[in-house]
Amino acid sequence: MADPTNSGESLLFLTDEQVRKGIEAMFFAYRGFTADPDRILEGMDFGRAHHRAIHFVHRSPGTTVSNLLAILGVTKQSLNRVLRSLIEGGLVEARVGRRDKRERHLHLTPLGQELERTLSDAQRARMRAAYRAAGPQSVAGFRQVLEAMMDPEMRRQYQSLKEGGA
Amino acid sequence: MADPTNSGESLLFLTDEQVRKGIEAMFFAYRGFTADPDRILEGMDFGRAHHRAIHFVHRSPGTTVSNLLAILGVTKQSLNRVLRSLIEGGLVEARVGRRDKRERHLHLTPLGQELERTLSDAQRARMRAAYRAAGPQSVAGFRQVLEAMMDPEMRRQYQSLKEGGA
DNA sequence: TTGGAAAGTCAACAAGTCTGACGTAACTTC
DNA sequence: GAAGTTACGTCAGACTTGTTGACTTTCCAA
Repeated sequence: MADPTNSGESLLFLTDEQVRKGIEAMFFAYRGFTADPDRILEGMDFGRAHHRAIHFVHRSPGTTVSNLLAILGVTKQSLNRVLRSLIEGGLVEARVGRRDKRERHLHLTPLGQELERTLSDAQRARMRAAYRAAGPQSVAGFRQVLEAMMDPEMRRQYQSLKEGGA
Repeated sequence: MADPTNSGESLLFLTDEQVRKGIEAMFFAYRGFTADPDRILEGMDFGRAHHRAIHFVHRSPGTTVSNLLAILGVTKQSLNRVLRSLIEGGLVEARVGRRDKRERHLHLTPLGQELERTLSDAQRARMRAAYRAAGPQSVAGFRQVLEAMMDPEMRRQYQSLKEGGA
């Protein structure tokens, strides 16, 4: 049998146990991934759902509610509650569309931008530290595996954000 | 400015935007990661929490409730409800400890093993496909970044499982 | 032997998600 | 301009998962 710690050697020798370790790595890493923003948000009236909304509104200013719905993959009832509290809290502004008045275009207020900054600084710091610890070669592999793991529909969403942000 | 798509070149040139893409990759990939088991579980009386419990009981047969608690990072009351329904459903067996009668040692029943197999087959298939698509070099990088992203405590948990499973 | 700590259980509550149904305004098509 | 569709909001009810608080049983050590 191949050395299980040597998982990069050959795909033909990827045992179930090795794949399982990848699964567990995802589980534990995701906990770390969300830990810092969760800590920051707790105490405020907001949670992880609010963080996600803030993130993608920041990422795509002026995006509509439906578009956000597609990205986040939740129901509109669920998103609506989140959005409402963000608007009431003065973090997000919803502007009625000029071309299509049914649409609401979402923007972060200065206050919202400040919170976004705080949250993403924390999350980026961890991600950056992980990149640094793992080394430059690992970063590309990391992204490639994650991308291959997405559902096609999500990959589309991800990639369209990708280009927009560069 | 460096080419943003060339993220492996030098850590010094990792822009906030590039790190942000890594964050979004985690978000979308985790959705894919949990999609298959969620789909399988839906309709049964179980959810993602049950999947996690089943996974780690399979991984460490005979583990105690407290140990599972530490791995899953939830309160014992929360885990207890999950465990109770798994036991009532005949998927998990809790044996009173021989040395310490306060402890419950957890095992999967044949039925539990069957479900575990179904769930992890689906999840492994996706992970394996992602590995294959990304290539052997990527796999090592993937694992290294994830590992570096964990909280130290979780990394300990992860690593002790790692050795045990080899 | 007694008192504290640890392991686990029961009960009640909160957060976040979902489905389903309905309402309204605005756009589109005929 | 009437009819149908789209975008968004809201109410109601349920489920999953998480929480805190109070409790029992068991172990261990002073």
